[in-house]
Amino acid sequence: MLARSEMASYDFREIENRWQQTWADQGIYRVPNPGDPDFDDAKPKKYFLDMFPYPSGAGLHVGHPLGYIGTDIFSRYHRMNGANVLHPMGFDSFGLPAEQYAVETGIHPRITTEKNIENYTRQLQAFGFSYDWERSFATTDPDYYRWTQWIFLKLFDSWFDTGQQKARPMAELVEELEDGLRDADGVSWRNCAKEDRRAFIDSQRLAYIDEVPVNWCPALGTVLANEEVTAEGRSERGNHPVYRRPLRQWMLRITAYADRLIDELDLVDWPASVRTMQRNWIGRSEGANILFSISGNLHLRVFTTRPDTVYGATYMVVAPEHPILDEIIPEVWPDGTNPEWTLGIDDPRSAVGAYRLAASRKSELERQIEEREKTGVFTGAYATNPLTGDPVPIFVADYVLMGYGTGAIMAVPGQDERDWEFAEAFDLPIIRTVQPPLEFDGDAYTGPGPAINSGFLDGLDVEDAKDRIIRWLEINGHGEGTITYKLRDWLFSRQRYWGEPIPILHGPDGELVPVPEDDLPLRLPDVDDYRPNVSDDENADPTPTLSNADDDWKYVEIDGVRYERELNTMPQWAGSCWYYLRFADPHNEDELVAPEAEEYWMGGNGVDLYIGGVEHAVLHLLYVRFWHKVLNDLGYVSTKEPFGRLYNQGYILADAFQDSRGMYVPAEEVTTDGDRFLFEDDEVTRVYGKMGKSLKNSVNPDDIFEEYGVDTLRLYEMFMGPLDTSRPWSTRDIVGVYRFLQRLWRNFIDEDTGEVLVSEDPSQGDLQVLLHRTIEAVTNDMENLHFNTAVARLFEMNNALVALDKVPADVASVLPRLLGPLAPHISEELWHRMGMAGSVVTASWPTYDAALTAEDMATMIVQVNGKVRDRIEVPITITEDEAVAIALASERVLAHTDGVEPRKVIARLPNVLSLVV
RNA sequence: GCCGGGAUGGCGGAAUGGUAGACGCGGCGGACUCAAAAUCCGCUGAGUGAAAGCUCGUGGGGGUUCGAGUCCCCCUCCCGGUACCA
Repeated sequence: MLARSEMASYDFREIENRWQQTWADQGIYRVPNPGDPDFDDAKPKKYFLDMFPYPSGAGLHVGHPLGYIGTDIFSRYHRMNGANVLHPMGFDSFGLPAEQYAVETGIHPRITTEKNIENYTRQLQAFGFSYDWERSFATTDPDYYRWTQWIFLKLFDSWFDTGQQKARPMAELVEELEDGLRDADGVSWRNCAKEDRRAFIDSQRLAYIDEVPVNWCPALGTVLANEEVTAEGRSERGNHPVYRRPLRQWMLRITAYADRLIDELDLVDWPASVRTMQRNWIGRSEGANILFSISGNLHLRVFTTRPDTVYGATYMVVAPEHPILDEIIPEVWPDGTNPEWTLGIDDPRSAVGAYRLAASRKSELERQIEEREKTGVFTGAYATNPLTGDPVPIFVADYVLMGYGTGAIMAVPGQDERDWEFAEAFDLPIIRTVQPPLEFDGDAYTGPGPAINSGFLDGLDVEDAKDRIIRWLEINGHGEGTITYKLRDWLFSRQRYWGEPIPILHGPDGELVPVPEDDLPLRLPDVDDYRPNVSDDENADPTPTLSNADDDWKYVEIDGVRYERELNTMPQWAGSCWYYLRFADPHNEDELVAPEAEEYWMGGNGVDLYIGGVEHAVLHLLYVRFWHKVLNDLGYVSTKEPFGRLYNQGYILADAFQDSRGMYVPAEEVTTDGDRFLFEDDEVTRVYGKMGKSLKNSVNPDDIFEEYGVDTLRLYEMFMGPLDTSRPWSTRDIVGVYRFLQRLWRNFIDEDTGEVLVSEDPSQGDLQVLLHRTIEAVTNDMENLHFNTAVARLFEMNNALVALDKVPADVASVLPRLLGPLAPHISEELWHRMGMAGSVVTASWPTYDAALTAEDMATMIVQVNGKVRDRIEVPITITEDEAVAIALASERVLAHTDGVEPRKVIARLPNVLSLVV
């Protein structure tokens, strides 16, 4: 019996540990930058990036690295094909969990974060990923967030030139104002007072302060971006109630880029679903603003996508929050007011007041539950339809939202279902202005058709009518064509601790002064208390955690003037908005990225492949694109889009179990007893979902490494199915790939003696053909990220070796290289045991001989009347006449043709011969 | 409701309009073994038949085609996104 160390069986643990150590010692994954001594600019560049993780305390489970394994394989494949591959990893480490932990324990988030990063790094390194760890960083590193703050200052110091559709430095705007090329909202610069000039400039910045209705979450003690609030009106993180209220906050002018964010999606190779989601989120609609006059000099401005239907506007609706309400409500109900319009209240002011109060109390959730039954109240005021001259009553109703368009609509029940419902409920007139088809029997008609009841528009189809009416509105001063967006500006300040401090000083007169670039990074101050000012009271004022900092930090004196620091921090999205740029030049102390490094690594299409979860389809990817475009406009990056190709990996799903109260129980402690599942002797029900902490169904990769090894886990996760689909985890199935690696090992190594079983002779015949076909197939699969089928091909190749005494020389040289990207450790070990030069990591990717992949014989299927009746081996050069002769001689074919001459012959030789009789 | 994406053996999945079910798991049978594990070999969509074979079969219904999992139309269900966006 041999001692363990001398045994020649597949000792994955020893092999994997040894090679990981060796690769690290050699720095084999280090990639030089342009200008470095060992940089080779003859090689093509590739930049493959994973969405970097938030390092949570729970560590990785086997679902997290699915995409990471994919990019690692792709990176290794391209490296073997001679590319300079930038393949980095870092950590998105600002965020709430570390801060909440600090609130509970008093431990500084930095300490928690560092510990978690250490654990994540250990786990990621255990996967054998080929990251260049020298480029790694965390968004919480002051050397990194220094540049996050720097970008913020650029946003602060820029404005959007709508003519040129790009951001420009503020100095250029001031220059144009001074030269009289522009004016400030209609006032010439020379005539502006100092304060007005400052206010104007501040109003033009891409980063600006505004009092806006925000999503205020008292339970988190902070405001949230629209994107962070769920459809149910709760916080995406923690599921707490969120309230709308006006607050002064930092905003980023992402709406200026709305059109470019839509149009430039054409430049990228992204999944159609993600591009659609972004377009929908931006929500561009073309239409018109129309002015309806109200008695006095008042006007009500509405936005509509259907200006062609204005003749059918029989009433109007404003949102409950609409400011015009205070000006238009009369003292008493007009004569003849329909009693159903008044809520039974004696005067309009009280009625509207009551409705507004009720609407403001209604949570988003309640609005959902009420199934959109139309409610509202008459304001007592009338406007005049500019086309018909008819008076139209103005209502308040919560089906019109203040946050979209102008917060007011002209209601055209004939062509709008919501308006139809409201009109029916309030007994309002309905006029069709588009002729529905004869067979139409619905209510509101929204389809195409000729205009009717519409004066000079009659007979025109919808598009022509829109054009005509917009022209009329513009000529007569009743409105204009316009475009609105669902996208709002990005609410950028948070009242939390664990984020980048916003580097702005507030002067005594409200002036905003940027912290000088040389003073960056503006470090987070220490505080005694990390608790946000959390409250159940939705009206409580937000108190930034940084207000707990010492006065030394909070106040700055410059030239005898006392400034107060901005106490808000940036949202977690900030750090991930530009990290891909920093990886190109992570240690640069003078610039966020050197132009040579940026142009080389981001050249062409930016990041060549960006893999991550589809949950970032809107939030992260929209914000990144916005920042990137600003940096591009200002000349700091060379491409319009950051990510040329995006790919969404699927998720790993797993069984989860709920007890009788619906609580999840740890899946790994659930036992089965025939048909039932038991947890601590109680029956639990099986459900199914995304692997993770919330379902308590995580599988720890450390456990899999222990039992089967890294290569097995990597291979298994790829073999389960296509990278972009979700798949159920099945620990039982892992053994299949494990057996493959064992079999591979035994094909190459004699388990008793350790002898390398490789022949000096190359393969011949069928085996040689198989080898070259395998190279061809695996190469294609690698290019297309079809790693599941690549693994299957390697299984087949390996199975063909089992019966041989020795592996033919050419197969032995090729197989570890084909497997190398997928299972690098065993491949490297076999490579070295065979005495091959260098490392399989840097070996060249094998090529195939096309002459060998094409066979000289083929299996021809013979169909009679569309059904396969025989399969005949034929030379690939067979002619149609020969094929028909051979087919008609076949007994199996004869049995179905009854000897009749075929009426028709379709030949796709040498594979198909289809006979019709 | 609207917009995406799906549905293939017991399970995960594979199939440029051309042999449906590659590869793996599981299952069944065999070899080896005192035995077990491991390993190796064979079988494994359903029905029918002694067999050759025949029939059916890719969610359901129709269509195009010599030929459809694949293309077209309608429907069902599942997953994701979104939702009074004027």
